[in-house]
Amino acid sequence: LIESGRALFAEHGLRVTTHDIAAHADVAAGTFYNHFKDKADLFRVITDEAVAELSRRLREAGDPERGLRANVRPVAEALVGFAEDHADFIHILFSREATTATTEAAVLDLLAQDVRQGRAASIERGEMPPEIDAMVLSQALVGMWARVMEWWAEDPSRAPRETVIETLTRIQLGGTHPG
Amino acid sequence: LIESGRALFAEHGLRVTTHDIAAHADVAAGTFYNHFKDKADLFRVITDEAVAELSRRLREAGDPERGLRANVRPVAEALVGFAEDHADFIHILFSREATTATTEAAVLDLLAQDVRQGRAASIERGEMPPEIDAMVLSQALVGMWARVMEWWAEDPSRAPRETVIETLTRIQLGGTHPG
Amino acid sequence: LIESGRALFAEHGLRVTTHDIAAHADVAAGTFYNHFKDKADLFRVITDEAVAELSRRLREAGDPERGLRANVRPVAEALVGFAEDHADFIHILFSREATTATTEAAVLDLLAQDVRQGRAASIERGEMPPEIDAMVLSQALVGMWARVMEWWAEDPSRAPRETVIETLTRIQLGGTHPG
Amino acid sequence: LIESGRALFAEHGLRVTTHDIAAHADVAAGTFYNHFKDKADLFRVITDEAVAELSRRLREAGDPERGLRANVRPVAEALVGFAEDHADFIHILFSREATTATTEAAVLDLLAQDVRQGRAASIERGEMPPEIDAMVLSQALVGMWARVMEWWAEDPSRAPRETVIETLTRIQLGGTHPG
DNA sequence: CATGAATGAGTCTTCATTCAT
DNA sequence: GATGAATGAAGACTCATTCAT
Repeated sequence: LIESGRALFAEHGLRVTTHDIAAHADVAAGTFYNHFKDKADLFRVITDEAVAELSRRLREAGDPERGLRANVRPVAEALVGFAEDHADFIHILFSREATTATTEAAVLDLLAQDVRQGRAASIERGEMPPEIDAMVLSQALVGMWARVMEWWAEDPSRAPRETVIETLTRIQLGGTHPG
Repeated sequence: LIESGRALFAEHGLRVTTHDIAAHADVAAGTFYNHFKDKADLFRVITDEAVAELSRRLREAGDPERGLRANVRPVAEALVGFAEDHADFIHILFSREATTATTEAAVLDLLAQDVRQGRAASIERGEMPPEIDAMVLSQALVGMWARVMEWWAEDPSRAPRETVIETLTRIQLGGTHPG
Repeated sequence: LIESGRALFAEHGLRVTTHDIAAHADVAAGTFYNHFKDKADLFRVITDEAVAELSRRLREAGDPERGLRANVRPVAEALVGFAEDHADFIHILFSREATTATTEAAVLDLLAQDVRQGRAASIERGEMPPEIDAMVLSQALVGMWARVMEWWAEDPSRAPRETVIETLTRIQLGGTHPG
Repeated sequence: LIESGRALFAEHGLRVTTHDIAAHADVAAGTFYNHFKDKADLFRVITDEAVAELSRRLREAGDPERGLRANVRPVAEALVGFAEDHADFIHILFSREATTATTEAAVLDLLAQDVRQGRAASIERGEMPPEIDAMVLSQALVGMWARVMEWWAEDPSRAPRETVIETLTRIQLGGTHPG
């Protein structure tokens, strides 16, 4: 129930007061602390849930059997699907609040796993030029995904679902300035 | 002088107290309000300065005469240079504090201008496939740039300067999963 | 059962929470109030028990038939024995928590009864000089006893049992600075 | 000014609210924290002051040149004088609040210094029988003094000044049950 | 009788902002 | 302009107590 106060975190970040969350859930201020040790505690619970859900979707989307490039579109579709179903989570996951250090790392690792895993194979097959650094690449990918998802989740009427997927896919396969 | 309290915003975001800023600048707490209406006021001043500086560098880096693709590397170099010289600014510009709405838009517009301007020409010349949406593209670009710059500015020893530039360039020209 | 939460009062005074006491007794928080009206109520119950026990021991130790001086050592022995068997009580009885006003008086009366009772006889027999005020004397005695007992009960290895008794006895019979 | 909120500590111990102290001193709640880091901070300041003052008086009262017994009455007079002038301090010094551990030790050491110092000489001269343990003795003395002072400071009309001094002196020189 | 979630008043502490000097 | 003490509205968290089950 109180977890529905996730809406508040999504909108205002960690700045929401415990009183507001409690009020929003129609319980007294003290009740909050019967369920969560801390404001940070609730935040962590919500965050963990979000990470788990996103993780699940990504796992389902990627198929190691397929080549790296073949996975690009399914992953993009998974991300857009996630943004559609859990707009709240998007804001929470990619916000940069003080305590998120751990989460941030978790999310990044999650998103970048596909990249890192694929890299070994790619280098072997000479698919990925060594000039592309794995660390920089994963930062770039996560930044790209996070921003687009946030932007789109904020107001999905900004672009058709398909356009977002298509653009993300093409960027990854051919670059932002394809030649 | 007080603006040197920019260091504090960079490190702690809007959470720094006016007292801390004043102390850091070796003036009394009240003096702050002789120069700035608000804490937000100072933040805006600093932010505007950062936007202006970044804007200047990007303008110098991009040459409309050259083709779009030819501008990719110079722009990447400009960004990395900016991150080198103004690590403070990076954190301030791309943090997502409540009041930054306006700034955020400004920064995005700034970074995306190159994309948008080029798009007209590109379409004309058939360089950019219409499946790539301009709005999604600019969000993706900004997200990518912002995250990589933040990540690198935090600790430049994470990757050699050249590697960052090279990777950013290649991603834009050929994608993250080049075929 | 819950009264075993006496250990908590002994260690932390009235600051222990009703929840802690209930938890320590392996019952639910609400159960506390099925047995006691108040936190103060439980405290009073425990306190009364302690007073009764101390009272019993002192009554057994003192023998009106003997002279006042002859009772000094038995009383000291009784006190030390009490401290040995009920270290918990010592802290509770002589702590100065807000609500203890009543208890405090009871304890003092208890300890001082021997003094007061004896005084009549003493004056008659000219044993006690009138310059020694009965009220001041009983305060002094209780203060002395209470502190020594608390100090010793906290860690009985601080001095051998016999030494405590002997010193207390000698002080009462001959003063702290005997001539 | 706020230190006049010493009266509150004396009456209610550490349980007084910072708001109450501030209100009592006719300042706003926040002002408290411009002068003291903590509630504990103020308590410590007051406590240190009290210890220093008591220490000063005891030093002036005792004269090492005189014999131990000759110092008993002057010390008693000093204590009573202190209780007269600083009734507030008495309650604070001898209360057993959680944080007072350090103070408690300081006070005890202070009061017991006379005992300990004298003991060496006494044993040498065979004045004090070895059956009287120095540790137990100092606890007893401090307990006696503290309680009598507290009791009398609470309401000095309970006994004439002279009676308190006389009784304390006689107890120390000849015991509570003189023979 | 037991339970334990809910309550909400109360407490400490912080901090943006003001203003008399 | 500079100062820095004062302000007081919040906010996080605690805990004695109640009450429906």
